[in-house]
Amino acid sequence: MLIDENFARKHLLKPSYFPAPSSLPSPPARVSYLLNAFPETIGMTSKGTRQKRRRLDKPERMDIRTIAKAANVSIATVSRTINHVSTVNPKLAKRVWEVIDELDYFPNTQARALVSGRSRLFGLIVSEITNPFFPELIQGFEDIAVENGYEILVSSTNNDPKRMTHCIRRMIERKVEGVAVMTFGIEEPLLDQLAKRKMPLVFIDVAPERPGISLLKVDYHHGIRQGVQHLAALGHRSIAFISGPAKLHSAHSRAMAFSKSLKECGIAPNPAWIVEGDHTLEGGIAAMEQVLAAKAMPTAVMCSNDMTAIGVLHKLYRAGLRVPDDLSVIGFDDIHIAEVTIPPLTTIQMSRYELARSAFSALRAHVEHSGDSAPKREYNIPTDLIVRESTGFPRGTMAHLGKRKS
Amino acid sequence: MLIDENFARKHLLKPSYFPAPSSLPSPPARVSYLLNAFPETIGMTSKGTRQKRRRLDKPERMDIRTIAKAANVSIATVSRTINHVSTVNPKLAKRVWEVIDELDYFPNTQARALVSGRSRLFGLIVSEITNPFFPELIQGFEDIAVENGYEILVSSTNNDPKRMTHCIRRMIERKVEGVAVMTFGIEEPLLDQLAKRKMPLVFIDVAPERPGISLLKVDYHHGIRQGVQHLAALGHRSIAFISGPAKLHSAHSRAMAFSKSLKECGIAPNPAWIVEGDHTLEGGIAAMEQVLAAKAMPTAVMCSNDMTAIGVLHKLYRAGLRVPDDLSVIGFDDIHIAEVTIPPLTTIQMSRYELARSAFSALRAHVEHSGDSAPKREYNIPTDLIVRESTGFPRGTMAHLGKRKS
DNA sequence: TACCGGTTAGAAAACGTTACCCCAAATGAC
DNA sequence: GTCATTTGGGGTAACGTTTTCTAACCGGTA
Repeated sequence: MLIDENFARKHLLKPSYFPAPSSLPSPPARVSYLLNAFPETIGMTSKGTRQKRRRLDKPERMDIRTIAKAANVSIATVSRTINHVSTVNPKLAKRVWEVIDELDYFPNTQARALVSGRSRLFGLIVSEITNPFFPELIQGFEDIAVENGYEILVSSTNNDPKRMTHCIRRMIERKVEGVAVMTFGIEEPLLDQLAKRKMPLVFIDVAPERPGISLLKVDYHHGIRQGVQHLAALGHRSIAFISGPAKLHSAHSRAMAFSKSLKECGIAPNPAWIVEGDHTLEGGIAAMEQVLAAKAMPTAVMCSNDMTAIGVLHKLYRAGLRVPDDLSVIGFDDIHIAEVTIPPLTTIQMSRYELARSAFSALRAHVEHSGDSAPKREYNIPTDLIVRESTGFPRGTMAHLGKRKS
Repeated sequence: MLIDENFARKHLLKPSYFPAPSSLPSPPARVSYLLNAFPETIGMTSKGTRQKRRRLDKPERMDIRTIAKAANVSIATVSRTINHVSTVNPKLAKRVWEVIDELDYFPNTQARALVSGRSRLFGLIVSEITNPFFPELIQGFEDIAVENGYEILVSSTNNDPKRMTHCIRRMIERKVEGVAVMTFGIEEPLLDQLAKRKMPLVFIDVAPERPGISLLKVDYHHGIRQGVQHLAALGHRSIAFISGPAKLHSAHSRAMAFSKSLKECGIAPNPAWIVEGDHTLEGGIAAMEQVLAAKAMPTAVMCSNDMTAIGVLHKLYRAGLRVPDDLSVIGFDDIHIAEVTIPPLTTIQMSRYELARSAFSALRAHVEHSGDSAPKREYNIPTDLIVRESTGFPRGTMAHLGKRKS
């Protein structure tokens, strides 16, 4: 005879909630009263005697239990097989794998992560996914992650604080093990949410000095100095700079590196030639308009990124000016498309691959290495000038005339 | 005297699981023997008598229980509050929310998904993330998803079957509720994995006719005909076409639409002017080289996508030919950067927004509407010609001369 | 034969939620 | 005042895994 479920619950289960002495099967009403009287004892409950709620067996259920049954082993063995634990008998393992392949079983990542506490997931936050620089970075990061058994979760902020909040929330909710923040600028308060949870983090350019936080230090100065020297060598003395948005730290760094390099080459900066852009095509066009409106025209323009430079190229085309004959242009990033602009863009390369690799290494070091000596905090990212055809001798110089065929 | 928990479990709890009549407290060894002798009864085993493993209370644990304790309610109430179940007392809810904000609690998505069976996650598979068309699409899809309380998981295949396998696997493991396959071409066998699991799917251009599968039908013909008519109206009769990779269905559709439009305009196609590209910059350059090498030169080139067209523009620049004076060029997609190519690219627009919106609608309809009448299977995506400056009168025609200033 | 490690595999707790099943208190009807 | 009805909220099974604990088994030795 099966035990009546209600009966069991009332008479066997509930009493055990109790610190009371004997009388296991006390009457339900009484029990309830007492429970109310001592609500703080609720936590001491034992497993109930209630009949287990029946697993509803949809026919399409496809879990580790199905495999276990089919292979005639326990679920523990299946789990061990999947995770390549060495103690399982090769014969059994083979049988299990066969069943897995046969039934096209894929383990449920959520359950795995839940119990193991490891999501094997890294977050990647970028500013705008529509700037080609970032997809190239994402691709690199993902490739490396996948190679190493991790997955990535990408979010873009569009430099919008509200979206940033959403991104962070998403990362925490999905329990990523670390986040690479590639927005070229941090939002302190939001970052606190992550830091508070001791989440390993990687930043570019600037980061709070805290354990678990690494920094990718881009050597802007090296590449930008090369660029300025290249222009100076060609004879340019009037060089404009179109920066990124002022609030972005990396944009600031690039602008500083430019000023410093200018000084190193003994060129006096002209404030009218330092214009703020926003790292977009439109920003580049607008900024170039500003430069053209200035009293004196520069002979070369350096841009804080390639999208800006492409905007500049476009504006110059519209203005009927020729590159590099009338004006030289240098970009920054070396996105793929820079190779085929008209003319092909001289630019400063910052390796997406290096960036991705370093970011991943940093995160992994924090996650897997955490007991030992503190992992490396800083990674250096080099930059280098790539000379193409958007730079040339300035108009009207001897060199210029010497080069021109006509 | 407190009841010994173990005692209660052994003597009260265990028996009730057993259909066996008497002999409740049998010695463990004996039980094990029996289990081994009759492996098929394993499923019927009872709860263990073992002492509960103590929840290790790391100080930083931060779950629904912490909130419940702090707000002095049960975890059930916290859960209900978070999910905005209407039956919870507003006063309690307020208290709970305050605690949640206070402690910066974020629910664990994995646990939620595991128990509720709903991940609120849609997959998005694209071919190459480095083709600007796709980031724009991703952005649109993500925006719409987030607005509607979903998240997205993006994977790119690079048209590599191995990566495709990985993508599919990832989608299944992460338990997405539907997948938008925006690769412009499907890999039947892999798709089977998804279809077998009754996963809602959306494809572009072509899809198996099955319940749960929707189709985004792009009206290639409309836009491409506009393009051909535009060229024909300008006086072009020699029009080349650079297609995408032959194996891509969408590329084939575009090529077909081109041939058909040509015929409609009464223009005879020249096989030497139909060249296969691969939807990349490099492919565009190579294909244009082929066209230039042909005996007869066309006066216009139509491309299967904008990246190809940008490659063509570059090749023509290299060859010293001017656009549109020597040759007109038309692209397809209308990616953002097409506005600022030199010259700005005449192209055929296919709305990323429309694509993203339809894909999302389709998936959601399948997921949320599943009992009712079958959701819409097909969605139409319009295309439209955007005339910019890469098209003009063919060289040497009256019209051409009439237009030229010199 | 009995005892003792060393492997191997099974049983079940645990992960952090949701959803279901209850009970108790409040409410309404007579 | 009693009884039926509603309702808010507490307890806990279940989700699909991993991991720990324990027992069975197998040789080898005394």
